Amino acid sequence: MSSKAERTRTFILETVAPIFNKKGYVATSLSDITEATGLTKGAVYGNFRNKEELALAAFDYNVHKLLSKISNRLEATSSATQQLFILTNFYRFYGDYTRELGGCPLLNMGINANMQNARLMERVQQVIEKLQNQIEEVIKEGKVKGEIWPYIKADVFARQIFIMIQGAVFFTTVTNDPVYLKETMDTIDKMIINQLKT
Amino acid sequence: MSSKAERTRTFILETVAPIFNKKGYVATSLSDITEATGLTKGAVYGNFRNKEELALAAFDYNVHKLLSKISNRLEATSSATQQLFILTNFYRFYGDYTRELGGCPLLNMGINANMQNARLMERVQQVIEKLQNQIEEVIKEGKVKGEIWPYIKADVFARQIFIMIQGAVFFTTVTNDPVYLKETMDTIDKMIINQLKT
DNA sequence: CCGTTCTTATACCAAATAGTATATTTTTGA
DNA sequence: TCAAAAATATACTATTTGGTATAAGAACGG
Repeated sequence: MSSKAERTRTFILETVAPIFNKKGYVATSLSDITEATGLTKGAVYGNFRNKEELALAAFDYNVHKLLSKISNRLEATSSATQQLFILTNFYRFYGDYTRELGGCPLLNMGINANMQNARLMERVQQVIEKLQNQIEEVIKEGKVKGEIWPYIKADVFARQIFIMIQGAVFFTTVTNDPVYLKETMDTIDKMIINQLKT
Repeated sequence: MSSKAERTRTFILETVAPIFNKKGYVATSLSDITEATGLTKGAVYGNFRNKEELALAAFDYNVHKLLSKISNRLEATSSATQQLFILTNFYRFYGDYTRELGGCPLLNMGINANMQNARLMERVQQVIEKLQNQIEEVIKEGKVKGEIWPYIKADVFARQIFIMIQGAVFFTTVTNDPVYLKETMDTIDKMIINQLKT
């Protein structure tokens, strides 16, 4: 069994991660944290060195939770185009997945941590690079398998997909209108069929 | 000549607008404001009721400054497709235009003000809707003029362009890599030529 | 079951927060 | 130029901030 500290640590993280994600690093106060958890500063600082470490761990927690959901699904197939369709289907219901996290961690922290916390920003950049590379790899493998046209520039196409996704996430978040995500995933699906597929 | 108060008011705005844009509403403190302007709280509160009014005015100031740059250029032509090219060309150098503003006001405030300040958020939504409608109107006029295929859905296409632009702005901002904006504007230009133009 | 160790609560700190009342300076129009 | 009006500075709230030292409490291994 996990120790008491481990359990409260994850309890704090899952409680606090959405708050940091919604309000950002600076705007989240320690009283926000103690109120939400029902714990005192003693408990919080017994498990995390300071606010920054807590924010970093909370971001990691959110990202891990989100990515585990998509990576599970991707393993269901080895077809490159099918994996891309799984990706777009995932984002069709992105609101449902990110609601408990307090929104898209990449989008929120990417903007909030900018000019606020360098370490947090570094983490965001790492995750972005990782995800982009994963999409790129899927396309490259598809080319090897003969599923995808060989003259397609994998890096350019991966960036384009990622840009459209995040743009749609932004507008759906800000306007509270799901049409952006829905339409964009339809468009990306069409791009996969018309431009990518052999 | 403008009164002293008017002059300091705009001086405060132009000094403070980039700070609010970069750090967000909550994270921008009054000492940030007094330090940057070299003025005291007395001067600030003599010209603005409170921090919220100042933040709202600062956002408006940034948006107005940015939009005036693009709207000037758009008036140079009455061709719909040319106006769309002017738009993409504008965003090719978006970094240069937004540097003095502290980044893209829509992107930054859209995320920062979310869950932080309802009035600020409302303003962001209004600007987004306005810009989107403007793009839509350009496409519709292009259809009337016979420049653009009549079966194109103006609202869908306008949203798609706007999504790609903001997605590219996001990634260029977060990664400090201009490739996203450059590539995306190239892609949009191709879309205009291949999908939109008669 | 009991003492040691680990975990959490309490009480405190100095600094910073937004905002205000009042004093002082500066503009402005006659 | 000079007095009324407007604008800015000063000094001060009360509250909140992140963080810490220490005391009280709970968990755990023997």
